[in-house]
Amino acid sequence: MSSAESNAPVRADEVRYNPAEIEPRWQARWDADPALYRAEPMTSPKPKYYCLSMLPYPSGQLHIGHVRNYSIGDSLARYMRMKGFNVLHPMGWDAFGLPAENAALKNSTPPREWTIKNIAQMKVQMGRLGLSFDWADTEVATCLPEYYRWNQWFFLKMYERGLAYKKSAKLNWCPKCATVLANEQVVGGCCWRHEDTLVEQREMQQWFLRITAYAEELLDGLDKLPGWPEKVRTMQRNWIGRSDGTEVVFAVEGGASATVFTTRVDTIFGATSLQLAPEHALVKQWAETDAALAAAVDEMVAQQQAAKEAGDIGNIEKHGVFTGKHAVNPFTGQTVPVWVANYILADYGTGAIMSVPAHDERDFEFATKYGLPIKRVLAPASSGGAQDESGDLALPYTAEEEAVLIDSGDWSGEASLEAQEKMGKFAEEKGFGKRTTTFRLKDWGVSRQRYWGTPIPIIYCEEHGAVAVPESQLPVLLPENVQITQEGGSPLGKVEEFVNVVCPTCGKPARRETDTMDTFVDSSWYFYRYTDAHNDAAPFSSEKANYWFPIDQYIGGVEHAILHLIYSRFWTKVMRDLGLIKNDEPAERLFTQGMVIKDGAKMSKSKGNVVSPDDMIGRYGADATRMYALFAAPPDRDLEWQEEGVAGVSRFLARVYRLAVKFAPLVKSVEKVKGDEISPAAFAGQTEQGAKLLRTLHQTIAKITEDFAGRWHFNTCIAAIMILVNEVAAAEPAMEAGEVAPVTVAEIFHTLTLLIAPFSPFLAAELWEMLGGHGLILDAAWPVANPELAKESELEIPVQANGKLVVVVKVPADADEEAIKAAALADEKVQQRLEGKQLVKTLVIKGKLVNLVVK
RNA sequence: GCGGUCGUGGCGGAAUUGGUAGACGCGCAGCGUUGAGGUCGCUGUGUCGCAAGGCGUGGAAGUUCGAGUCUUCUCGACCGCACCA
Repeated sequence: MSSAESNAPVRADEVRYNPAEIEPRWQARWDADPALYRAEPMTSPKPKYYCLSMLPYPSGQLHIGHVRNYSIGDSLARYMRMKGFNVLHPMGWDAFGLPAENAALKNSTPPREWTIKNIAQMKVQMGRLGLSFDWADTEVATCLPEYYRWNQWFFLKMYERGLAYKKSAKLNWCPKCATVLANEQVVGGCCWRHEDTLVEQREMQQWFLRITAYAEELLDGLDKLPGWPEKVRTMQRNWIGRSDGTEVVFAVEGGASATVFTTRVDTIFGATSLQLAPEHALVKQWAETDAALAAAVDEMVAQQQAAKEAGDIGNIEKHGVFTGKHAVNPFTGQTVPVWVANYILADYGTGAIMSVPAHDERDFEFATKYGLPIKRVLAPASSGGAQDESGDLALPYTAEEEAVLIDSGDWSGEASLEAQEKMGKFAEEKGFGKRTTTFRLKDWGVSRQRYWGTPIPIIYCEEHGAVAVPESQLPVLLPENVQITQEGGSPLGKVEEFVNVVCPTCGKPARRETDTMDTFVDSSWYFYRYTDAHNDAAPFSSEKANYWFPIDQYIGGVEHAILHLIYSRFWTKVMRDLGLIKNDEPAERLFTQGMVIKDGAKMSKSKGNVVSPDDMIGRYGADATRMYALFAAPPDRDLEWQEEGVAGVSRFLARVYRLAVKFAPLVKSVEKVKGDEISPAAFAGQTEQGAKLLRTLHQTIAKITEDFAGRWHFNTCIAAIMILVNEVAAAEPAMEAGEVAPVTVAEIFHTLTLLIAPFSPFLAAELWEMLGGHGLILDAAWPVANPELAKESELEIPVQANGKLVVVVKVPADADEEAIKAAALADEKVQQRLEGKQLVKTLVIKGKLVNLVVK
């Protein structure tokens, strides 16, 4: 096919679209210019646009989900650039993490070497896809000291401010990872990386980041993110799990007290017992001298554990045991028994509740099982709050909006919601309680007992305890040549020269922290580093970050809705409070693309339904692969990968190529065009065919431009381009015969090339040059739809009878209602339909349709 | 259980505000081109029917001149959360 480039006359039927020849040729030209995709400096008069796709883990192989993600992002970046924006389109590598260690175990390659090699491979794949990333200025690999030293720096800043702290806690432990997991990394009781591996609980000393300090702001901020999918916002809301209620202190016999948390303090007169979590401090204390209680408690802890591991804690059979103790309800002065129950969670609220069987489902179930009294203290407002309500009201009665207190002393007759407020205040005044807010969100445990991560910059001194590594000593370098094992305990602990240091405070021998940071630390702020990736004096320049932030569009998988996206928001708020940035939120708009599935299932090696991007590119080219990824479904939905579909897109591109080759000489002969705007006057006096082509062309421009503005239904954009090309192909004989003005032919091919440029950059570049376009198509201006040229001269008006279609009539575009009505009634079929019937009403929707109401 | 998303041809999917349901592509069928092949071209393709004409957006009802679209109920699929007090 290389002879197609020669000067010999080319017979149209000999020209073949050959992406295997076109794409590498253009890639080589693009690779030769590292500044090609560089953003302009902050002084640029253009408005900025930060287009960000989530960075991949360098597994060594791009998968088809990446192709989809980056096809969306790259099309957007190219489009925005053509629209005249100063576009930042960076890429990097989330390069720390366990797979590198596993690979090291398997084929004794050091994690660093393995990772660097994978990065190189994936970069080649991205290059083949023609992705317009600004590698030279932005590329970040989180496993390099130039990056992770700033993780350490941030950690120290947080430590200074009390946002990083160490405590002993029960933590999620994945036996396969041989490390601790954050709550966010436990999925259905299993490890997020090992879906079949149950997470165990271990008591350990761990570093935590105080994300709960921002719980309220993280929650409230969600309302200010209209550009984020509702689904993600809902998931985050649930995850943060705010719950407003009241803490009430019950005095317990023996001089102790137990604080309960309740959202329904209005039902406190119905509390017939106190229920403590098995791990509650009081229970532990009592168990020391009560062997029977201790045994019962141990059993309950085991049950909770087992249920949690089975991912079935919601359905655990409720068990409890009476402690023999009693407590005093401060509202009633009455004494209630104190129980321990396995359905009370130690780590939520205060680990203690008041049990109100009449108005809580769980309490009801429990009280019924153990024969505890059930006392009603609420009635539906409709019953007037009568004290002697007939009693046939089904219990538990949990409504609060319609409910009125009964049998509740001075509070009887109050509406539930008001009572909650007033009783909370009352408790506060009397000093036995207060209104509080509880969050489900827990602090973020960031210690990992792994090698391939950021060393935590802390030194333990016998005299001074945990001492921060001085900033001047950063980075704490991750040592090379470390023996990786899958046994428990940090691999770094075995590296003497790493562990043994001197205390920065007193200079005496001390030990380094041997845990590394969760890799989600790396990805919590990487997009800031992109703006100033080579800065060795600071994580980034505030000036640059403030220019580029917030991210205008963030694109990635919905699987990060909780983990990465909540940590990133947290990190942004911390950085703002450190004075580094001004924005409160990292990204203005978030787009979560759907999964790519094959044969109805998620791709996985075990199912053998994995599609290889290299294979697709090799067979159909990068343009066809990318375009198919956008064409097969709207980007937010799951996409079923069908190879025949890629072939279809490839056929389409081949048709475009063949037509362009054929008409290139004609297009080039039109001196005026070459990417300049042509005045609409130049198109006056068209043949009907020419006018029709121009009309479709400008309708297509309008459609795609509109879609890029927010709807993002690229599947219909590409469909629209196909319609246009089908029409051009149908007009081929007419164009050959000179029945379409050359200026129109030129306009069509130039514009068509611009329209496909965001989606299939290789072919667009090839055609742009072939057609004599000025400069790089990358920098060409996006076409502007001309409404005059897009306007239909004739409208097709459906005529309905009682809402059912009878016929479609053609009317001039400017026909008024009367004219449309007349045309409809004049139609033969309509007349037939009306025969013998009475026309009750005629509805004419201008430019849309006619509906005849007939009896 | 709670929250969310979604049910349209043989398949992926169109129909943005209620206004011609099935665009575009795949697949399939027929014809053509080619020495042959198909990542080629053309034509057809919701369904019943020879046709005229019916019927059709998971199901039922409602609002409306008109409903895939709005409302209520219901069935199903997928995703997230789940003794959260």
